[in-house]
Amino acid sequence: MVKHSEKLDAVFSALSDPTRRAIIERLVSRPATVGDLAAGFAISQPGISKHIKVLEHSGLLIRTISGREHHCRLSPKAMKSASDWMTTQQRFWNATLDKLDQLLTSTERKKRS
Amino acid sequence: MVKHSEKLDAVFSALSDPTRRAIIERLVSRPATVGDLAAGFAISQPGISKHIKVLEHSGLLIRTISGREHHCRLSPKAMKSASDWMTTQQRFWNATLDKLDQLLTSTERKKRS
DNA sequence: GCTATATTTAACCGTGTAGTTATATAACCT
DNA sequence: AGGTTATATAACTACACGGTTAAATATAGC
Repeated sequence: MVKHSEKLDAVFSALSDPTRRAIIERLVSRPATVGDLAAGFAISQPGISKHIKVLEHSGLLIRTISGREHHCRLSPKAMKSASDWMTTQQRFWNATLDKLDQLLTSTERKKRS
Repeated sequence: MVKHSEKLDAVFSALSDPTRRAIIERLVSRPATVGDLAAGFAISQPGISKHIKVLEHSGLLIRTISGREHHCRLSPKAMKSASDWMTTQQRFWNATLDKLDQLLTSTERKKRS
């Protein structure tokens, strides 16, 4: 069983490279083969191949092989797990901020009265 | 001027380590000093110090020095930039999914009729 | 000024990563 | 079978990372 935290490691780590984010941005509009993607970047084909493998391991990308072509498309689940973690943190963080804000506001009221 | 993409690199990269995510989760509820944080983890204090520096460089964490104590708290902006990028991708991605869904549904309708 | 405390910096180790070029594998076409 | 196309794998380099221990820096308190 793969732990949740390890999945998050892989997703955030995959997203930390600009080339991989660019690959995602390209795949968002339409699927593409490895070759299509390699043609769009200044990096060598084996380089792109490695990036795709990283994205695939993170769960962000799904590869479908038909003949000699490897078709790549995005998977929503992995991105959602990362985005959910962030949303949770932000929610708590905002709550803390709200409390701080209330504190400041009430202090301000006291000052004014 | 620091490019937007480089900031995203730093934020996602900072979030890709489980210890750093745990530090964030602790700071979400209340600020803490470097020592407070170090006491909560099995790694050495200099190790924590390095993690904090990474978080600070990413913009996720703000350090306030008073005397010999370094107080750490979270900053919302950096997290928001990363979360915004994800949301954008997900929105486009969902739009694509919807189109695909419509396509499948209409194909299904044709089949059934 | 001396000692204790909070934290950083330095030096090091092992491992991972992003890139390269060259080679291998597998599928398609004639 | 032979040649081309799509992709992966191997071997290598340079560098970054996460951890350690030891030493340096700076503040606090007697």
